[in-house]
Amino acid sequence: MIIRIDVSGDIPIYMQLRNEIVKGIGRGEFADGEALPTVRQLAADLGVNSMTVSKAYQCLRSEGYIETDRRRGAVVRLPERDSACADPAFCERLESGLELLSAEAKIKGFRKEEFIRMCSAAFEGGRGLTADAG
Amino acid sequence: MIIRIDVSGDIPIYMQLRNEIVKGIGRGEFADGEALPTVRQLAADLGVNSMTVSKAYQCLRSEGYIETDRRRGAVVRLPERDSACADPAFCERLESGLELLSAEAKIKGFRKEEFIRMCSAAFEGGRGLTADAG
Amino acid sequence: MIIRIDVSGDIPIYMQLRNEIVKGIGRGEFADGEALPTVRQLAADLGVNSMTVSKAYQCLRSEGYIETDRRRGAVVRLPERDSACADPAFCERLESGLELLSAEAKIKGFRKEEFIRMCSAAFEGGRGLTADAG
Amino acid sequence: MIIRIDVSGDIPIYMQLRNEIVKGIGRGEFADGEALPTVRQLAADLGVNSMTVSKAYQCLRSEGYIETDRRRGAVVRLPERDSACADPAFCERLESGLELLSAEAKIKGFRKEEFIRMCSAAFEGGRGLTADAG
DNA sequence: GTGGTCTAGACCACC
DNA sequence: GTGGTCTAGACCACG
Repeated sequence: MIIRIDVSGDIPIYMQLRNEIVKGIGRGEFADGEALPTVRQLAADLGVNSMTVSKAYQCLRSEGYIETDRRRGAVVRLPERDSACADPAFCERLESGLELLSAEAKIKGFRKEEFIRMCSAAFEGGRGLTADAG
Repeated sequence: MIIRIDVSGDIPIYMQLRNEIVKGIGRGEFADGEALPTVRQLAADLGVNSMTVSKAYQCLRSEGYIETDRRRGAVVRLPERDSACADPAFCERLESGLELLSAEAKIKGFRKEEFIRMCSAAFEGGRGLTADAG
Repeated sequence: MIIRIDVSGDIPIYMQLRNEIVKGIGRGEFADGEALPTVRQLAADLGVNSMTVSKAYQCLRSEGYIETDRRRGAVVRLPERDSACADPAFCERLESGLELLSAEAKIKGFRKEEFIRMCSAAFEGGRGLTADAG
Repeated sequence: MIIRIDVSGDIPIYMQLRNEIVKGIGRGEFADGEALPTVRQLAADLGVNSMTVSKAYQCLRSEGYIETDRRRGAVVRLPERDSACADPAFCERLESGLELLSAEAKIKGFRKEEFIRMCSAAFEGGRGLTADAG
């Protein structure tokens, strides 16, 4: 998985990292139980401080995307995939995010079909979630 | 238009304000040329510092959502609605945003139809963009 | 509120800090909405790095004990006090903690009355939770 | 005795092990003088490194919960059960632990009776300490 | 080897 | 003024 970071942007590096890893998981590039690069490794690869990577991992852990197995480092942990809106807080966040993006798109001149096509493409990107690497 | 601000929370107040106004425009609550509340009016209503509101307006202006009319203050300025991806930088940002949201949704267990339904609902919210009130 | 830190102990400083503040809230030394000392202030008082204090505050925030109002810094935020075991994860943690402490006490020779007296004293310490300082 | 270990999570494995064994002793599942499983036996059962189990046993020994019998390995050694607060360091630790748990419970909305009921249940768990199996 | 903690000091965004 | 971010580098506990 290739991660590109924009050091000069306004989004904190650790958050960009968190976002990219979430996208990677969503794209199916990590199976359930698969290990992420070590903190030091990733920090060296990206040329950032290891505390920055560590913070991204802690963030992912607190959100339930990964666990840090004391033996193996950070591993992806996909939740049980039950009904969609089990987490109302997430649903609200999702709705709000989609409303903002769609408003911007609408104002820029997007038609509904174009917007939905992009949504569809985003959701279908990657090879789907894969289970069982643990 | 009612705006709710969360003073705790990660998103800066001025950005929340900017976001809510963009959503409002997207929902069609402002016609092209319609005036926004004055900075100090809005600041008083929300109980925030007027510099914060000012910054939000500055941000909207630099993004082309509003213009500053000497007499009437800040007015909404909808762009000509040309082809969708005229602005490649915006397209990239939109794609990235959708990819992140869809990844989170996928991991949470959303199926494609559910996600697309939410996208569709978000886009259709409000009464559509209205032109020419100036 | 006086906080004493054991720099040489095995509990991380930020966690000791978090614990002491939770105890302080439990003792009723902070009303709902009351501001905590600033990060820098507390760091200076305790002679520790401000990132350490910051980490303690972030921990408290992620657990819902405080919020960080962008204007006023960190403020105590007491949750609605509804039914006791609303949070099953917490209940489990509490049970486990009590089982461990009671086992140690039993082995040390405590009788039930002695143990319960200490539990009672611990719960009643301070002047109770106080609301409304917002 | 069944021991469950959480390899992710903040508490080191050897400490979880130590805690579970202390709980087991408190519940009366080990008579005075009864032998614990061998280090490598327990390590194999739990799927952890035997050094980890060894460290847990070392910890228990230094705290006086077990002794190392040359023939039989680690055996439980209950102290004479004298007056409660013979060990002031332990009393302080116990008080501090109870204060923390009770503060968390109070903030979560527990009433005193509920909390005391849980304390009582924790203390009474198991079949009491049994002496003299050695 | 791993992640976690801590420091000292810097810079920045926000309000 | 506030908290948040980041760095470089150190040390430690865990397994």
